[in-house]
Amino acid sequence: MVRTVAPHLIGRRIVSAEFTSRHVTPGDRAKLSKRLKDAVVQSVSRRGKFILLKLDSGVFTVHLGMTGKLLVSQNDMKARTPHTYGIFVLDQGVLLYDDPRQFGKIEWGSVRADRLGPEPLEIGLEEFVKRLKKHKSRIKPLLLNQKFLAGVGNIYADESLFSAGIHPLANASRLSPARAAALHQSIREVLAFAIRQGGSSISDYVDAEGNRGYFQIHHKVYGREGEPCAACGTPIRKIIVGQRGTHYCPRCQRR
DNA sequence: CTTAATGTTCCCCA
DNA sequence: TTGGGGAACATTAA
Repeated sequence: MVRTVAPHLIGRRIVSAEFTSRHVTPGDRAKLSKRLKDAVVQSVSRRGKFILLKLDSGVFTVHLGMTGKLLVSQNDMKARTPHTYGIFVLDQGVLLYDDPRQFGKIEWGSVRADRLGPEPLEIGLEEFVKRLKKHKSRIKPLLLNQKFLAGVGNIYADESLFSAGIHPLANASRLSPARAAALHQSIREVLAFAIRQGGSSISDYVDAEGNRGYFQIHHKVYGREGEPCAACGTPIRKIIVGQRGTHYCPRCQRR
């Protein structure tokens, strides 16, 4: 999302910004609009799942939640939907925030550093193993814990565990050095490949230009309950772990 | 009508 | 203090 939205925003001046959801923009929405008005976008970056938009006057963050989308459009109000809860009119074009479930957030200020763990594509093996040892929890919920690693979500946790051959209920602190190393590598590979594929468009995810991703075609376990495992043919199993759907191959990922 | 969905936070309990 | 379980948030699609 950052990669596709950035070129449309950098150097742009926000002519006006309007917000219409008390869930997406909690607090004083008029105040947020006022802060953004006339600001110039200097950079668009990412920390974990938070999108950071740096302005000449400060920074604000966007989290897409489950169904949030940032969409750029030339022809301003035409791209609006019943679930457009943020409209940024720019000196060139508009940026829309669309989010049916309204689980996303748009807030003034940066992300508190102590809320997020290391970036999964930056952390080294040693540090990764050290952090694994500190947690007694099961590996699947730990991967979703943003303080452990910032940015891994449900699809990528399941796909990484399959790739590493690790059962989702395995005890994080008791993974063998070889398994821990395999997981470290699998997370890197899965994320890097998924990014190259433009993400997973399961239902309606699209990037800022409206393009779908293609990683869902390559899902080995996520959303494939009952289908034969690509590696061994055993039907993929789905269980609930920490209230999240968890997909794995009972043969390739032994307990 | 019921269930589950790309996420996070909060509360209760052990 | 940590971790598990559950609920909540709001909407849509199967």
